[in-house]
Amino acid sequence: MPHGNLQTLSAFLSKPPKQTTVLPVPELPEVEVLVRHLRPWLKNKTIGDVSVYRARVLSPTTVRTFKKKLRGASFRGVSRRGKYLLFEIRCLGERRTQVLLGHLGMTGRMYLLPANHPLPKHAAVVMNLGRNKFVFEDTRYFGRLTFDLRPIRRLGAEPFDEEFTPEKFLEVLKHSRQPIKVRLLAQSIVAGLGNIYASEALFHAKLSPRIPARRLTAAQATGLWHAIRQVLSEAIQRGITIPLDYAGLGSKDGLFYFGREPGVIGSYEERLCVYARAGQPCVNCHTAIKRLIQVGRSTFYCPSCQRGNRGKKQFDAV
DNA sequence: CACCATGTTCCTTG
DNA sequence: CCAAGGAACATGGT
Repeated sequence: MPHGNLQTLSAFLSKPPKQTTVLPVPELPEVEVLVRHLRPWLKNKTIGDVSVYRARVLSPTTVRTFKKKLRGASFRGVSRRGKYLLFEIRCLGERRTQVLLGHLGMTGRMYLLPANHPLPKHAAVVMNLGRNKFVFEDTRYFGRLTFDLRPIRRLGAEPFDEEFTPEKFLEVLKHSRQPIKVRLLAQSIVAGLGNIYASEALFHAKLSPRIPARRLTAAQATGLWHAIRQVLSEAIQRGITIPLDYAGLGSKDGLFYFGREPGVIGSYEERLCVYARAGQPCVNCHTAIKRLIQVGRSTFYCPSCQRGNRGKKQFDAV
């Protein structure tokens, strides 16, 4: 494909791509893997003292209510909805369980530490579980740990839900003229895609991120539906094969930290086809990957592989 | 020092 | 009323 190579070459000559490090911002797969790790560790554990270092992450729940509900409570289960973690809690002296909602924001981490281990700089909430403590750390404090469940009511379909069919997907896409990438990020059609997997899914579906959602054909919607599930399930599959590791200790003594991979296997960046690859050759056609800004967010795509509707307007004329 | 990145909510504008 | 766009949030990296 000489045409593609020429483009790649000129792209490199005009502006060498600056390599941005991909931060492990948690999206659905990362949350899913975290939930699977946490579940056995938290199950049936009883909470002792609770420390809140950053009240903002509980909002609108107050520190007072938060502590009152959690002290003496026990974990019954952990699950996920979109990028949210759902901790099923049984409060002291109560028969019914309650849901504590967690969200990692962009920099949130949840893990266990030995009771006497020093806390990280940005520990937001810590629950004492006896010999261990459950830590919610969040550098930017955009995350949440709250009893306010309203956010999950606004979420769109769960990508692996049986109810989420290509037909349903097409139907909801019809309601918007916003670019498809923007709709995927909004969580209201499909829950769990973030900036990375939204770009990746569109690449695998060979769709321009700029196509208005309602202009996707049934075939295109079905292709995207498959791509979304494929991209997410591959990431989950990969995540669960990574051994637990606590950053800084590198041991597997029951502590863990998710988001960092041991160097042995291909890195986080290496498995992504377009995300943060502006200027690099497309894995299919070797055309330089482009970056565009949509609603203030970066979108990465191959201008050659990812086009608009055939016979209609080209959204990415080369 | 100024600016960028990120996910979500809130506010404004059309 | 809704759709769409932009600011705000907090911090660290360039």
